[in-house]
Formats: sequence, C-alpha cells, structure tokens
Amino acid sequence: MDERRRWSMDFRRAIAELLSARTGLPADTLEASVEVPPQFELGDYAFPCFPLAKTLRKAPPAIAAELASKLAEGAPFLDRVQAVGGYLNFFLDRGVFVGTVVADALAAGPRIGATEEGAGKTVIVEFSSPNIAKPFHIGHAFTTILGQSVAKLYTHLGYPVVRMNHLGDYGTQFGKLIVAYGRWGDEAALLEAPIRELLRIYVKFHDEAKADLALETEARARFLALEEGNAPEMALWKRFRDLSLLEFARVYDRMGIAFDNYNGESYYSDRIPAVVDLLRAKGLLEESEGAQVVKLDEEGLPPCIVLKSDGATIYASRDIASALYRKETYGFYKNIYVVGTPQALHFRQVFAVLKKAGFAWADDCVHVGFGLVKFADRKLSTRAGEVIFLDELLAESVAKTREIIDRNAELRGTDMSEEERAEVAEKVGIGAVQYMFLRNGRDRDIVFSWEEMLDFDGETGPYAMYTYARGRSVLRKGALEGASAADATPEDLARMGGDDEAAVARLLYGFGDAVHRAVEANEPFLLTRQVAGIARAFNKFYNNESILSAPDAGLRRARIALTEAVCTALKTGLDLLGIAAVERM
RNA sequence: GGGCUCAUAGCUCAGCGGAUAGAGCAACGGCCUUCUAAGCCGUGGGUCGGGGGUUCGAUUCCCUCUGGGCUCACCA
Repeated sequence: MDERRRWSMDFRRAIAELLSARTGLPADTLEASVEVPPQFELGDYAFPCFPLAKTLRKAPPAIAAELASKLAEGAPFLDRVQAVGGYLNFFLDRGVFVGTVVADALAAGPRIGATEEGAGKTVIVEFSSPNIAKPFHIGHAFTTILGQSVAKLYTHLGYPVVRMNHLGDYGTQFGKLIVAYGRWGDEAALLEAPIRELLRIYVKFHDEAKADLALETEARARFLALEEGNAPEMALWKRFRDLSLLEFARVYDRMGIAFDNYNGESYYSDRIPAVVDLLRAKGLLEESEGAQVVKLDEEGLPPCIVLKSDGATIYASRDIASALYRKETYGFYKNIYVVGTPQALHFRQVFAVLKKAGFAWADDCVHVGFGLVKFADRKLSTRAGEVIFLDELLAESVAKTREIIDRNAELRGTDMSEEERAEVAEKVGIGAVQYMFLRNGRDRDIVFSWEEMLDFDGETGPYAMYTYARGRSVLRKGALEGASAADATPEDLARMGGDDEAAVARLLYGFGDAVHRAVEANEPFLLTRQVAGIARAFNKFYNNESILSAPDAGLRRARIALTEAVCTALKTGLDLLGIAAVERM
C-alpha cells in the first residue's frame, strides 16, 4: 500500500494511523474502510462508524461524535474533523493538501504515479494479432489500442514488458492464396496495395471454388507443401507476409505502436510435436472421435482438441506451444492475451490444459477480453463488405479535425503553418479514435457510429488534448514574461485554497491510484476517467479564475505551478493510453 | 439445453456493501473587447429489468425469473 502513492504523501494512511492511535484498532483494517465522501462539502475523507457499533455497543453517531472530539487537534494536515450521523468526516487543510500535491506532482514530472514495483517481473502482452493478407479493420483497433495501453501501464509501474504480435499467418487460407495468386494474381496491383490485391484474389477464389471443387483440393495440397517447407510455396507465403506487415506497420507507426516480437502462429507449428509428446507422456492425451484431445471434465470445461482427426494442428495446440515458448524464453511473471471475449472459453481451455500438465504458472496467464465492435443493427462482416477499415476511420477523423483546426485558426487569427496544422490534425484525429476505445469498460460491446466516433465535444480525446494545449498556451505566455512553475514557493502553493483549485488537486492526487487500479484490472478506462476528470476540473478552474492575471504575484506563481502539474498529468495520462498530446490545437 | 456476460436518464456509459444514484451526448436557456468557446454555467429528465434473501445498511453480495449478447470438437 505504501508503494501506491509513493510519489506523494498518503493522506488516507495518515488518517488511518490517527484513528488507530485513538481506537487501538490496526491501521490496516481502518485504512480499508476510510472512504471518499460523495460530495466535497462532506470532507476529503470519511470513516463510517457503523461497523464499530456492535463491538463498542454504542450508536454510530455517538461513536463518531466521541472520536471527532478526540481527533480535533490531531494533526497539522487536518483542518477539522466533523461527525455527521454515523460518519466521521475529515477535512484536510486546504493549503497543506493542495501545496503538497502540486509540489509532489511537479517533482514527479512525467513519472507522476509511477513506481518500480514491477522491477524484474516481465509481463508479456499479446495484442493486435491481425491476420496476414486480410484488411486491418476496426475490429482489430480494439485489441491494438487496448493492448498498447495495457503495455504502457505496466511499464509505468516498472514491469519489463514484451509486446507480442501473434500474427495470424498460418492455415489453409494460405494454400488458397497461393493457388489464387498463381491463377489471377496481378503483380503490379500486389505492389501497389498488397492487402487489397490479396483480398481480391481471396474473394475470387471463393467465387470460383463454388463451381470448381478441384480448387479446394489444390489449396489443401499447396498448404501441405507449405508446411513441408517447399521452396516456391514458402517464398510466396513469405512475400505475402512481408507485404502485409509493411502495410500493418503504417497503421502501427501512426499510433506510435511497436512490437518486440512478431512470431505468428506459423512460428510455433514446428514446436507442436514436442507439445503433443509432452501431453502424451503425462497421460493427458486421448483419442476421441478420431481427434487427439485433453479431457477437462473435472474443470467443468469441454475437451480441448490438440490434434485434428487428420493429424493436423489447431489453434489450441499452437497457443499451448506459444505459452511454453514464452515461459522458457522470458520466464514471465504474467502472460496477458488481449483477445476478444468470444475466445474466452478457448483460453480457459488452454490454461486448464497447461495447469493439468503440471505448470503452476498457468495461473499467471490472463485473458484480457473485450467486446465486439458492431453496427447498431448488425454485425461487422468482411464477406458482406460491411466493414470499416481502420485506415478509413483514421482518415475521416483526421479530416474532420483538420476542418476544425482551419476554422479555429481563422477565428482566433493564429499563425499555424500548413505543416503544423497537418501534424496536429493527425495527432488529434487519431487520438480521438483511440480514446473512444478506452472510454468504457472493455467488456462492453462498441456500437459503431460515425456520428459518435467523430463527435469531439464533451468527454473525448480532443477534449483532454484541448485542455492540455490550453494549459500549455498559458505556460508559454507566462514563460515569455519570465515566469515558470519552479518560481512558486511552498508558501505560494499553500495559498491555493479555492474550491476549484482543491478540486483539481484532488484529481491530480488520485492519478497514481487510477494507474494502479487500471493495472490490477487490466482496464485502461479507469485511467481514462481520471484524465477526463482532471481535464474537466482544470477547465472549470480556468474559466472561473485567472492564472496569469491572478490577484497577486504569489497566487500567480502558485497557479502557474498548478497549471504545469495539470499539463504533466494530462500528457502522462494520455501517453499511458497510447495517445499523443499536442502543444497547440 | 450448459457456460460466460450484460440489463442504471431519450442515447452511450460510470458507480471499491454505505450518506441526496453520477458523467457525457441529445434538448432547452445563458457566458467570448480579458490566459484557445474542441470550453464554462444553469434547467429538465430515473419503479437502478421483476421478485425473493443476507445485512445496521443493497444499484452493489446470493438465489430466482424475464430479456439481450457471446460461446459450446476438428476455423481462429
């Protein structure tokens, strides 16, 4: 617990220790029940006395009143303690609180909320994992954006992170592509737009195969040849793979994503015989309906197929092989799979097989699922052509952003160059999309609508980015007059006693906690909400109070420091979500 | 049928067993000669799906019912 807010003072702990000294109860238990009241008017922290009623044989309000009088002159960081009903409400000294938080936030800088608790504990995050030769559509956006944020969050807490892109680069589909390319492939088109061309011939293959059954047979033969390492098939497969990766790289670059490892399914295929031997040696493998399976009745799960009845491998066997590989290679502390919830059962089976095979670390494997991206009335369907490519979505978002930038530039008479406008539009447009995927709990389905996706009002990516840019603008102006956040003395900072300043400080203070909760639940949206809260509180403060024209020099220095702290928190928060911030917009 | 998951404002969603259930969008009404109006302020809007139970206290935990979604052997 001490680790949690190491970047700043732990007021909750301090209150728990105060209570502990007066009641004789252990501070740890008390700390767990110290809560934050629903309204600020009720105080910064509260301690419900109801649970004490039984042991003390007194009414909760009486206990609260008694404790309040005892704690009245407790500590310098407290302004007052009030009994309200059965609650004991603690009001922190505004000056001490705001001053401490701002000073600590400035000292932490980009490492606000960061710790080293993960040092030496390698975390693997598998995410994105698109299929080679298939378009990168918005369904892949979810795992890509979510996974990136999860990886960054762990990194912030000191965990060494390995980002793995488990490419879908294996299977009979490649036999089909090889056949199709031989018959209808267009070299020039392939170079021009690889995935479009590969998709075209893939669709063509399926059309033709309806009339010509020999095509399927040939495809299987070609895939077999590929598996056996036949040179022509291998060369073609590698080419398709390389070209696809090149195209994916464009999207990854735009979103600032890089992987440590692109080992796809194909990489693990030759490790499967060893897996089969292992499972057989442990007596787990049995034949069922011609296939080799591991029964999981005791676990309450359906059997896991390891080898198909024709002896071929299947995704479960490849995932088992890859898990073993990861443990051997990285000795992971945690192995995270950012894959859609429809595959929840599959992962439960894979983990159960590993556990059954005697690998205790199976418990360190986690499936981080997420909902479907769909239209209001129907599912996304590649076959029906009812998909939205991520490229297309990003382009729309960037274009809309550019319009707003141009309009504002004219309105405000700013001097943004063509180059800067393009760069800002790119970052804001992409950030808007990324934010949409990290706004709510990941289990929820996302109903796609252009209208909502391109709405930049209210709690959105652009809102957070705008707030940052606004703060930076103030700081730039201050700097021109020679002012900087470092000028503020502790006495200056302690003078920020206003409601709006305190509200901002409270949200800043919760930053580290939000990062922790996000990591514990593998839920970046918990940080998204904190970032949004900080932005909202700062905008309110910004509208109500003047920063550069504060009533006096000391308060001005303090407010500049507060603004700097907010900017740092916003930039760091956005970065942990995988979103870039801009200095102007 | 089994498993998992969800049901909260017109819409999209938050709500760690606790105080008067909150945001954003949409609607309506205000605020730019002053630090970026992608902003701020205000108003209206709720049987927290239904019914039981546990508890001093349940939107939150348990059971049950209803209604969605996903999934249940050789695709991934």
